[in-house]
Amino acid sequence: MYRTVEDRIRKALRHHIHERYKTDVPIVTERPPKLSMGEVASPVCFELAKRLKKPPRALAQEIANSLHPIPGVARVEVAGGGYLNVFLDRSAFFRSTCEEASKKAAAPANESESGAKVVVEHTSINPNKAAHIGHLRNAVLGDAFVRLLRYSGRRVEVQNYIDNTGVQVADVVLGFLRLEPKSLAEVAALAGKPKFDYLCWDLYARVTQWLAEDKSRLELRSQTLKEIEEGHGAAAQMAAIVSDAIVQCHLRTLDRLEIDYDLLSRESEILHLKFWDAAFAMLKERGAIQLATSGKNAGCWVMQLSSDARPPEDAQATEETGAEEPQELAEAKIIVRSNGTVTYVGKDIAYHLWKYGLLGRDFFYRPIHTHPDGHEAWTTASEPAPAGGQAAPKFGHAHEVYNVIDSRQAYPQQVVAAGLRALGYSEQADRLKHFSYNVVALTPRCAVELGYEIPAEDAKKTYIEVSGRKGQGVKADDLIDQLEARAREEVEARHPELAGTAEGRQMTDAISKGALRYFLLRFTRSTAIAFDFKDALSFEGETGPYAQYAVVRVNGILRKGAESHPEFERVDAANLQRIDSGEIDAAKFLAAPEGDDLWDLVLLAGSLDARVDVAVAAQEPAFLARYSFELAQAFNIFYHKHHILSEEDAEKRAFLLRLTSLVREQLVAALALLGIIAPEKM
RNA sequence: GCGCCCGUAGCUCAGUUGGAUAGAGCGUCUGCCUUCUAAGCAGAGGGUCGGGGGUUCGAGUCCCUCCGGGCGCGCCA
Repeated sequence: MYRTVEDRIRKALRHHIHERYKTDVPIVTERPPKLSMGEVASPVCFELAKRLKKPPRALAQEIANSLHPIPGVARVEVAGGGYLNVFLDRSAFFRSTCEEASKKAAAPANESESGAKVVVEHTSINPNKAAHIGHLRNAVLGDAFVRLLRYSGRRVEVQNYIDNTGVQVADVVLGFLRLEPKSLAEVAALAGKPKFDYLCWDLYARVTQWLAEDKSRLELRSQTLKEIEEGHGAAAQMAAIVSDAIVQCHLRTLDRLEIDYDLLSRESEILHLKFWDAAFAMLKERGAIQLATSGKNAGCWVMQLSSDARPPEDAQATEETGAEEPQELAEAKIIVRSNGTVTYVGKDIAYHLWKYGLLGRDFFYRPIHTHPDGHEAWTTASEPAPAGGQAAPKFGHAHEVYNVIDSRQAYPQQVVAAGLRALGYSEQADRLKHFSYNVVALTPRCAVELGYEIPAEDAKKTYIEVSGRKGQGVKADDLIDQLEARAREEVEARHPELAGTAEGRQMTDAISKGALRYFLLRFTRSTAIAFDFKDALSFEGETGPYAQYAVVRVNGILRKGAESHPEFERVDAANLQRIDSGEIDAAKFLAAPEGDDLWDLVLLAGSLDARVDVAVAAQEPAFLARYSFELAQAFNIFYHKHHILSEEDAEKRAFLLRLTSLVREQLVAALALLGIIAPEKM
């Protein structure tokens, strides 16, 4: 509701200033620091004063005096050196917010089936080992952003890119072939067992070390990789078994956090269906890439990047080689190697042409996984599905693309955009957004706890990055297990009778999930998370369970009210109706100054729409996490100040009840956007 | 070398297009459970917003510079 009123005020000011002063200034509005200064303020007169060469305070006074009434606004005052402070009609705001919230709650799934499609790619874990906390940050961020987009009415398709033919898979295959060694059948048997991803995690670390011990073994890896890419032979079969099994492990892990996908796009199909050949032809035809004939890149197809997208060459290298070769091609990005194989970036350009429906080719599709909520995830396939199967949805053809990828990959992402631009698709390139985020590292203490040896100079850093290649890091399932154990402990301490029951399990589940998702979402994207078990396992203070608990308290009030006050339902239900219809005017409970604390809560509850807008615009789910916490905190303060069920005045009690359920509706909605569900009790 | 990100309370972080008195959580200390669940609330203490210049009516926020930290720049992905 806040957003609606704010818009109205901005529009009124813009119109008024345009009419009266024949000039257009950007209208900024903000929340004043104190409630006594109103709910919306604008410093626009400072800017206007500059243009008109008049004192800002006088201008503000003129505008305040002559501004036409705005629906939902009680009055406009002048403050400070020339601020316009707007005071809202509290009662009207309350009623509109209740109405909006009830409408949203009645029809929460407002996912758009039409309109421009947004493709969000997230998770994209290499299918060669178990998922770790860094992957969880990616998935949880992406998932929350998807929920935000859908909530604001966008049509969204979630893709998860599976690099099932890359070196990382090749490494594990090499491990099974050389280190173990195991036959195809043996690997297939292992792949069907639980924790196969853990087994590969360790094997991958061993292979990394084995390769480091003798560099000549790298040749073996290249050979294995080539076989996998070509898609035939024992290595390719084993790669398929390994990667398919690990994808299943990842899906199971992410199902524990209720993260869904529409499509798993696999690199094997990009290769087998010759997506690259099509893209290669386009790139050559439109002159986006050139064949370097001399210099260090001789024999490679390279793409010249515009200067802003290209980090400069290493100074030393330029000095050594720059003299005898054409400068331009030396500074270009290699797309096709001199041996004719395509780089990762090249494949990514092909994939993105497909995402935008520009490639002129399509995948075949198969259903691959049914999520616990019943949603079907599909994967790409090289051949048409057998007749009689379910028809696949139409994938791709995006209007806009968000790639949730860590910030270290900013450069390759720019190259992909540059590729689109070089092909003449500059609008698509502009609508390709790198949704970047910083790493999840470990605090030195946490690394020591996990038994890693850390260099002395690292011990005093706030965080240290550990190497996945060496098998270091916190596995996602381990962390979720620990959280569940912690949550169970708490639940059973508080509700011993629920131990082992379905209700107890549900509670444990909601709390552990809520704690983890909130923990990963409370940091803004650019913040490197220094992971520590103590913080992640906390259920107090700024955490998911804190916000969930506020919802649980509301549940408790409404439940208790119905149980212990026989007349409650009859009297209060009737009064609630009188509140909603306006027959009981909320104004008397919200009037300043006695009603300020209640109004504070109403205002915050009514600000969900504005916060969602800002979060989407900034691509920052953390803003919503913050909002959930603020609302829960405001409710807790209210809860301690006002005892609702023992309120003598029946009309006031009805008002407090209505406010309480309004807070629940808004808090539940905000938490849902983070993928957090509050249990009935906890 | 060049580019990107970061530096705010003891610790971990917010601070959304520049706006009025810089905020949370954790930790520390002091209180509050015979009234709707204490996963909570109230209070105390804690800051030269890395340093220095500049732009502006106004700077934690923008520009310059210096210091400190992280990341990226491969015929890897």
